[in-house]
Amino acid sequence: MNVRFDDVAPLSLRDTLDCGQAFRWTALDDGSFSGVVDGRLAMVSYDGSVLSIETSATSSAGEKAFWKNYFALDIDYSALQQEYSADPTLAKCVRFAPGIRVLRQDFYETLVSFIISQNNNISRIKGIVERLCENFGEEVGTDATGRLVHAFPSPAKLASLSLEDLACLRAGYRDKGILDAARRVAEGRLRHDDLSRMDTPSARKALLEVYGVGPKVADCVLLFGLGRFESFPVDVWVRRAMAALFPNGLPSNAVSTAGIAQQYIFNYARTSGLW
DNA sequence: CTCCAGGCATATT
DNA sequence: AATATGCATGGA
Repeated sequence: MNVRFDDVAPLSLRDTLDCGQAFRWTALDDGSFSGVVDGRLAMVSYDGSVLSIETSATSSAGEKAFWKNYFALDIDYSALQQEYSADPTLAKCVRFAPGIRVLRQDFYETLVSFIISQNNNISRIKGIVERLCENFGEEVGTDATGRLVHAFPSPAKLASLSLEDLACLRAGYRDKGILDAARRVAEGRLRHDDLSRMDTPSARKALLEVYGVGPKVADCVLLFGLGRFESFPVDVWVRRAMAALFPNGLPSNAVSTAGIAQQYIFNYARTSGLW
């Protein structure tokens, strides 16, 4: 079925889907993106105003609500950008990636993906995640190029595997973390519902118990997988960007209270050669 | 060849 | 509490 949102702005699919917050989207030649989200195969295109999503989901009213939530279309990014632009450096960040948005992604997929991201680069992270899905995820259909596509494997499936089973991922030492995260989720020892009810420091503490999850990964999961925009702590990569961007310290108005500002800062810093 | 990638666990001080 | 080191893999 097709889901359509009118008058969506600002938005850049490339900055949003290919900036390192999600790892299952691939750009097509015409600027649209093909990806798998929560067991759906999706093709997304955007013409500067209309956001159109062709999804393999077999209809239902919930589908539109799902994508509205995924792209955080309830958040007024235009207003956020105005707010951030009051600070001259953040204004540069906004200008650098004016169409970036923070996606609301599945908690468990985000957790496993960012465990894989440890001391790793985006292209290889994508490769490992792809092999993870190909080998252990359910088939969800064929994409635009006719390739068979798989969903992200369930916690139960991954929890049933051994480290030897994961060797095909070529994930290196991150395999132990993948298994620990899957087992905790599968056994109900790490539940999205529980984390949602906790305040951010408590949720963060719970995430840090997972093997392979440190401050950086925990913060990424809080932001991308648990929607903790508000009291999101300044994490490792932002501190690094900060040192370059804000030698005299953090401007008081934005970053400590909004994850999106961190995305702006990161993308600005990453691609402008500041660090 | 070396260096490093959106770090973390562990050992050492 | 703070700092140092090894780590799997692959691209630059």
